[in-house]
Amino acid sequence: MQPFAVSHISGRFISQLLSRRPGISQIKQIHAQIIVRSLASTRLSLIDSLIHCYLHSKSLSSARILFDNHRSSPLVLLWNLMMRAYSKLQCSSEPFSLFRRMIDTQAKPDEYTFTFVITSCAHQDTVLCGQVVHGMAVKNGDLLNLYVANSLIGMYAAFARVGDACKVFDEMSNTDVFSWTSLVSAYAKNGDMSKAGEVFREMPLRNDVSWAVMISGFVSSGMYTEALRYFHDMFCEFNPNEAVLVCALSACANLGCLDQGKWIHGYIDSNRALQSSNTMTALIDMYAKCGRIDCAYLVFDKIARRDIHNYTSMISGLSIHGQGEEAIRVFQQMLAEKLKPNDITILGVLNGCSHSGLVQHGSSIFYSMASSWGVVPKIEHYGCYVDLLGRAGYLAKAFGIAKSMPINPDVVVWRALLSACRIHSNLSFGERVIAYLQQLDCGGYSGTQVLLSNLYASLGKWGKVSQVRKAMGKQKNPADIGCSWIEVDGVVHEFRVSDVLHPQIAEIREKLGEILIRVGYAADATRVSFDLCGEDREQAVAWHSEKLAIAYGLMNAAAGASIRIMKNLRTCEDCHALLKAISEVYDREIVVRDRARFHTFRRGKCSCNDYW
DNA sequence: ATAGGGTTAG
Repeated sequence: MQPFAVSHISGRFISQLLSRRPGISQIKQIHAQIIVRSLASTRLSLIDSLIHCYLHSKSLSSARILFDNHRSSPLVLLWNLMMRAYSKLQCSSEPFSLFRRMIDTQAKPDEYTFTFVITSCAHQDTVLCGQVVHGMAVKNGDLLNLYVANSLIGMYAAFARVGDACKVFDEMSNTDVFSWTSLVSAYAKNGDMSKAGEVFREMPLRNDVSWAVMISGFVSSGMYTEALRYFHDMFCEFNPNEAVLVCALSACANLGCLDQGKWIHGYIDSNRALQSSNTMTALIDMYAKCGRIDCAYLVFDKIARRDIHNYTSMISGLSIHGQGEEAIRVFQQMLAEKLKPNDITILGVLNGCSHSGLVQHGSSIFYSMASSWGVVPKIEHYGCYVDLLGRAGYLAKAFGIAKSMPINPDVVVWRALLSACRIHSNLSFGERVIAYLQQLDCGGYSGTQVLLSNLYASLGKWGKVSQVRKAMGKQKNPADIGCSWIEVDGVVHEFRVSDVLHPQIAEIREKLGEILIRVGYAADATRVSFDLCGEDREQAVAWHSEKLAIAYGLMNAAAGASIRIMKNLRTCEDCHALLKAISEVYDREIVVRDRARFHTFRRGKCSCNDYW
């Protein structure tokens, strides 16, 4: 850094220096000179230039001080620059406050003002600010501006307000790829992927972001096979960018689609520009969830400078593989590198402790997380800790935490506790918990009933289950309808409940019948498939989709294909028993992935690296 | 100037 020759510094000279957008230390020197030589009073625009420079070098607070002490009312440009800087911070409400101040000082906002303030309204908690600004933009006639209208669609999309987004879109005289993409995003955020797809196909022009919106929409709606189909189709038009690859990897992780994931890994390896912290994090997660913690480690080890996300992904991966000690080791390595864990990192390591029975470690992390790393335990952490204590058999202690925690425990906490009762076959403790819940619940909250019914179901008390179910009455959530995935020679097949669409469905059903009989499951086959009605039937058919997948896999395995079964085994002791039996009768090793854990069935036994 | 991303107990 060169110090300036101090002898002949004029306002004009300084103005020229500032227009070159110098670095922060030079700005500070120039600022000092302006003060020392009282140049601000002679040339007011120097202060404007200074603010501009401070914002350019991301020194928001310095810019803000100058801005707030502005003697005359600032130019619209300056208001806009301040709002733009704050709107880049994502969750700041400053742009809206500035906007209000601007209106109060009689300054007239222009189309840039509206664009920035509307964009920042998209990150607020409610749509209210956005609606106010929308109204003012209408009054000012600024809606005719493409950028303003587009940012409005984006803002309504962020709140999943499809109707409002459409209304703005329909009233536009001309639209561009931003308007269309934001509209697609509104449908995607609203969970309506079929409408999103319709609009997507109607688009006169698409770009990589339009594809990204579709693919990420599918992923967040749990439609992973569709996400991968779009990912595949995208290659005809565009090369995938970082965001698309991260989404596709997430789809692979959720499907357990190892071969696709490996292919994407190869693609990333061949292109330096795609090798980022985000793609590495997604790769680690994909490999871990596809059962290849070894490959996850290889990716992790190759990263030159690991950040908190890389570590978090690795730690969570080790945890779902039941490697709690190793998760703690990596966690401590991370601390040694002076990286501060976030709430998800801690959740990952607590989960590792929970599934490896590391009660001491887990407790000390849980009790010191706030003081050591400033992460205040959220309900998720309490859920995890109750799970940890419960699995280790400390039912009373876990119950005590649930009763005394500062946040109202949610259904997850109670489920963890009741699941612990189930693991330790302690029905009476479970009923004590349920009694406590029923006494809390004056309004007839049916969540308790669901828990109770699940507890009975998991202990095989079917008579009690239907008793509780009848008392509950009708209620269903169509989003929860199960589907199962199985990978056969690298291709993932999806089975929905009571599937009739699969081209080989008759053959598959026949095979299923054969398996069920062969493993001595005939009685259950009737119960599951045909005899139930209402909710029981729903749950039963959901299991049935898994069984179809299992049957399909076995059909192909007989022909020499490699198979992997990926499905949630949560409440499905039924499937567990079936897989155990198959592994014994057919003498075959079967690997199954639960949402968060791997189970290997071999010779009639299940090992899931789990502690209980 | 405006649109897009992963890591979470059961």
